[in-house]
Amino acid sequence: MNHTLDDQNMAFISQLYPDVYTQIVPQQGEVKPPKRRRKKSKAAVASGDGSNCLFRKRKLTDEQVNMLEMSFGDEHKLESERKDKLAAELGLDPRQVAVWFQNRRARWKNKRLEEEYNKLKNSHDNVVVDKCRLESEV
DNA sequence: TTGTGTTTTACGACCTC
DNA sequence: GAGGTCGTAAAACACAA
Repeated sequence: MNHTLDDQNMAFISQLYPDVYTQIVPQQGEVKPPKRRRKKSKAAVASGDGSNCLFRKRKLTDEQVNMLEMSFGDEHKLESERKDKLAAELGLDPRQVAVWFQNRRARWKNKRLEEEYNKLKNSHDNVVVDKCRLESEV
């Protein structure tokens, strides 16, 4: 079993982020959630085998998301040093931080495209209205 | 409840530098 | 090779019926 965090890190996180710690460390009698989710392999899909369903997705805490948002606000790109630092601060796997930034950039891009689309649509609508007005004048 | 749509986390494939 | 985008799977969540 390869855990993301060793005991020393756990102790550190438990001090800094009690909420995070309680989320990471399973309660008594609770099944310890897996480090990373499954994605059915093509072979598993083909065979219909669900036995490799070892991973379960876990939502990040509000605090973790806030910190990530602040960091994203500073800089959209993520150098490895910054990634490792953030991961250590938040008690996350650096891979999770990288994935979060990837997804965040994708959402940011979608939002920006939507805004551009709305701008273009508005100016197009205005042109159409103008055209109609001019035609009626003529 | 539960069926359904949306959001969030995670990954594989491919690309760029 | 590390880190990017893109497309998508699947868990988590919201909420009407």
